[in-house]
Amino acid sequence: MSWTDERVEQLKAMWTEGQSASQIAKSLGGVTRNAVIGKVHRLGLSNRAAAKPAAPAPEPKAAKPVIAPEPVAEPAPEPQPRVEPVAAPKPIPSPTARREPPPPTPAMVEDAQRTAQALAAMEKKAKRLNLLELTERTCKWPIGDPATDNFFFCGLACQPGKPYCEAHVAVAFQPMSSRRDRDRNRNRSAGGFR
DNA sequence: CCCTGATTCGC
DNA sequence: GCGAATCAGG
Repeated sequence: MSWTDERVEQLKAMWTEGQSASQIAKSLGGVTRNAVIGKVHRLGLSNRAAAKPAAPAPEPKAAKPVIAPEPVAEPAPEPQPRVEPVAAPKPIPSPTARREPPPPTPAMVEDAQRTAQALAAMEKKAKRLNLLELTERTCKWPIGDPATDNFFFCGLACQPGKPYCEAHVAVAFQPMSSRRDRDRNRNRSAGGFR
């Protein structure tokens, strides 16, 4: 494979998007991550921050004996994306409805909201890998609608032995013990099978 | 061990 | 120009 205009174009796009060299290599196909990195350097876009025309201040090396405090720019607080507070249980008297579903306890609602928020926040950090880019150690948590072109997988580093990253493992493998209303089922004991 | 980018240097 | 090998680091 050679660096056709198209391939170079994709390389530039993905690199400026923040994709890793190995991811780009996989996506392009026929090249290794080394090849990608080499090309990146030859193209002179090794510094991803170069996306901004703003000169990074040439730093007048002439005379600067004093190390100024240099107030670093704050990343900004960024308020968490508030998830719509779940509305109160709708008492919709559906004609076909037979029995009222188990009323969610306030604790359950809060819990759901928390995980929902956490999940929403994570979708931003996701590496957005497609199916072919997944490996045995990339988080396979799906994000988006599979029927859409806007579908991808989390792709962050897997938790050892797990199919998901740490955060997604947390929501995927919630211990049964957290369900504190288990002793309620004591009633129909034995039952089992026959 | 998995991964990342950076650099070198023979081709 | 290219990229494998290597280096340095997380």
